[in-house]
Amino acid sequence: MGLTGEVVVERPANREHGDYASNTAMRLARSNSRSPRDIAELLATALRRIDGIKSVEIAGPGFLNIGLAAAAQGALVSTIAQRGVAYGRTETLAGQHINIEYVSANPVGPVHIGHTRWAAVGDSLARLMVATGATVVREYYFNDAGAQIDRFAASLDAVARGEQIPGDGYRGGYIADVAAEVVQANQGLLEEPREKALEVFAHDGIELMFTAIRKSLADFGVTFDVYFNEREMHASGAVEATVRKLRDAGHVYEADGAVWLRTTDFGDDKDRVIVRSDGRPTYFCADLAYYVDKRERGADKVVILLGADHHGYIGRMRSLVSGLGDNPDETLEIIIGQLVNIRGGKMSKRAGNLLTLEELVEAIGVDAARYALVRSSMDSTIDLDLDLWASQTSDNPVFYVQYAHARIASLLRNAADLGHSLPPLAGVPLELLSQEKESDLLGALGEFPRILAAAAQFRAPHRVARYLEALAGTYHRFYDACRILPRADEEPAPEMAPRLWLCETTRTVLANGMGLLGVSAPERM
RNA sequence: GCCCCUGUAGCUCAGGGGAUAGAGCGCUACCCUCCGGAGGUAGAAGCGAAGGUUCGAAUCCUUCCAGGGGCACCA
Repeated sequence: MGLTGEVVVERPANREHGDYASNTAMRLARSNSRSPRDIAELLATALRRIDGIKSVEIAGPGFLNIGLAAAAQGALVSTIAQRGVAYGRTETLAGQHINIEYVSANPVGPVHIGHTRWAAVGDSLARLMVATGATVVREYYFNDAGAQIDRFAASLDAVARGEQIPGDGYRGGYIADVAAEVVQANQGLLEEPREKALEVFAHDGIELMFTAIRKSLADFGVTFDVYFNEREMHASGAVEATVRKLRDAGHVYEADGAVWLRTTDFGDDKDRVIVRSDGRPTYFCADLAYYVDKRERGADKVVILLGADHHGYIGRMRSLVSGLGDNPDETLEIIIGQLVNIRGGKMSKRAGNLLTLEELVEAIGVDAARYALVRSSMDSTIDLDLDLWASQTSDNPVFYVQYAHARIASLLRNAADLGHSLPPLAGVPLELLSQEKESDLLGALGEFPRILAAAAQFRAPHRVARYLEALAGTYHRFYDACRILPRADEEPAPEMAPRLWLCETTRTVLANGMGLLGVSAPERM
């Protein structure tokens, strides 16, 4: 037709606008300098010739409203049934090698609520990226040396000796537990010189802490492909090598005894120190080397999830990437997410009473915790109402979704008990799925692959949760309008088999979606 | 002072340029001949403010107001 431009087809909000609708004619009008109505006429004529399209109407300024034949709609059931757990997967991110880093809590304390959000979101995002065809490495970066660790060891040491914890130390309740365990495992430790004791506290304390962290995360359904230790990178000379590379590129200068990176050349608001005046590299310097390492390991996109309190990190990091000769728009993606509040109280790692991952799970369970943390846009601060998420009522969104799944599972069990197990799909008259609520449900199921693709592309796993809530609602409305199993003294209706299959495919989509969020899909509740 | 995020129904939040702005909870009135009522139907109720771009703006731009988070030779 001689037209160029992007084509967008979507489910219209209003059923009167057909099964699918497109604004293509309006989008194309400007670039092709023809009127929207003319283009719409051309497209409509072509579309009407396609098998399975029942009607094409032009509405308003140039919308195309497309109606599908019942058989074409029902065919979706076959598609979903055949693809099963793979339904929804696409290749939209195929070919991309993504390294995604999240949580990265140092082993000086338990995983707190802020980290927990990134555990839930990062894990779901990684699953989405895999489901859309990307090659993904999930990564956890940690440091077990340095000032933070010294304070940790000093805190353990002080508690073990019954002394007061230093002002800049850690004072959570776990400190006493860890200290006791270290002392238990090292008889006579407190009689050793303090230097020696601190070393043991640091080494053993970190090991205990990190084991506990990994267990908490694993119980939460979150594991990583790589646990990356910063210290090893210093030891291998990778940090020095990166400094040399930047120096050779002319981005480095010395002032006040320290080595500075001229990040202002790349838009940062001030230059940054990479080697302190005492000769020790800064954390930022290690981050440079770490980025290089990820790239050398094959990542063409380095994704990092961070809390809002780290947003100042973006400018620095982008400057660095530019200094190394990469284009940060292409290879670096720092996702900043907002923080989590529990009933108004805010979390601080140094403060004694913080809510940990384990405490959260204990209060509301893994499913509710993961769902609650992944259901909101990362740009939104979450105010977590523990009472709501602990409740077993439909106030609780995760229950609403899980209930729909359990209800279907129950229905299919009942059907089997009545001798109506799912029949082979080949002989099922799927074209009978032509009622409004059936059509609505089919339309919703058909959207799933697009939802996943968009959620992965926009790094927005919450879209999956919102979709599942909408799908659960659509199913309940179908269920309310369409009787499936025969009543006591009735024969099965011809619609029974296709409806059973419609239920089964809905169950599949709900389960696939919940799987991407790390939430269980219960057979009964 | 500068930077980032947010402001949508009474509450918690969706809505990444399209048609009459949605969901859950809460409220009001219904559906118990209903396979899981942990469900469904109907109703009241909303884009912080002002400009601008566009055929079309909750969405993009500017300013202002309000809330949150940052601005280290800490991590």
